[in-house]
Amino acid sequence: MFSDSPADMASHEERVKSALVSMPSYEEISTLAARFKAISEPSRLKILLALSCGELCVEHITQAVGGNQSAVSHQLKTLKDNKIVKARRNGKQVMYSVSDEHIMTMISVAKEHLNCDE
Amino acid sequence: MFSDSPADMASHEERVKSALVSMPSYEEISTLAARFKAISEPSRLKILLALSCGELCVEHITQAVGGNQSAVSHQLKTLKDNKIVKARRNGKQVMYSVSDEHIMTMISVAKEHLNCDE
DNA sequence: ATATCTTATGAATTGTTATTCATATGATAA
DNA sequence: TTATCATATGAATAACAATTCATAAGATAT
Repeated sequence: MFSDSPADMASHEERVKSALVSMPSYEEISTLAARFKAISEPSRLKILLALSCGELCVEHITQAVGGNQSAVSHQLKTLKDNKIVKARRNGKQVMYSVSDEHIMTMISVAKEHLNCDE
Repeated sequence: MFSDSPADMASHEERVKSALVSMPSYEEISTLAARFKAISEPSRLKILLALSCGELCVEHITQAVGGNQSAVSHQLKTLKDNKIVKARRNGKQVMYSVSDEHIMTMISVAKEHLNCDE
């Protein structure tokens, strides 16, 4: 007999209940997931990493990540729609930057997590 | 004339350079992206949110997120392969839990980011 | 050993998403 | 206005990933 005692099983049920009551709404989960998805493609993550060094225009982002203008523009749109980056126009150019400190924190925490293993 | 001065353009070039030199390797970017991808599907994110309340066995996870056992098992594999969750066997059951504090931090920062807008 | 409970996996189908190409839009300068 | 530079977008194809179903494997009890 190696499994949990009846008392432990009861606490498991409690945890199922607390997981159920504290579960965010369908909408919140969808939005969160979409935002993680936005930074889950290497091409877009690379853009985000480039922008974590400072504001850049589309052409410079394209240089920094390597690729073509159209692809980068599509990728930036995804990042912007998901509030990962923000944009401001400056003459003919559009300058992109990381949306806020939360995103910066996520990047650095993710990098730390990377160092923990391997 | 509304665009940046020549001096500003020079600093832009500097930022391209610093983005290029500080850019993580292809492998690091791939790993990071894969980890974000693991938590970027609503079904898997939901599992992670459930586990953020405490360790659960597969059956209870299945109850907490709604779905079928096979799907949940596949989803758990993806999460585990990407070090988002960890597993330990307890008799017939396998108990899953959030891999470490980095992941917990990421979840809470992402939730905060959600509160900032909308 | 056999039965039962719990979890994991392979293969196929279905559904999604990324990238490309061509072109459109926005901004400035001449 | 027209030309040019910078960025964005629509549509299509091509690459990828999620879910399902059937079944296998691991663990314990009888």
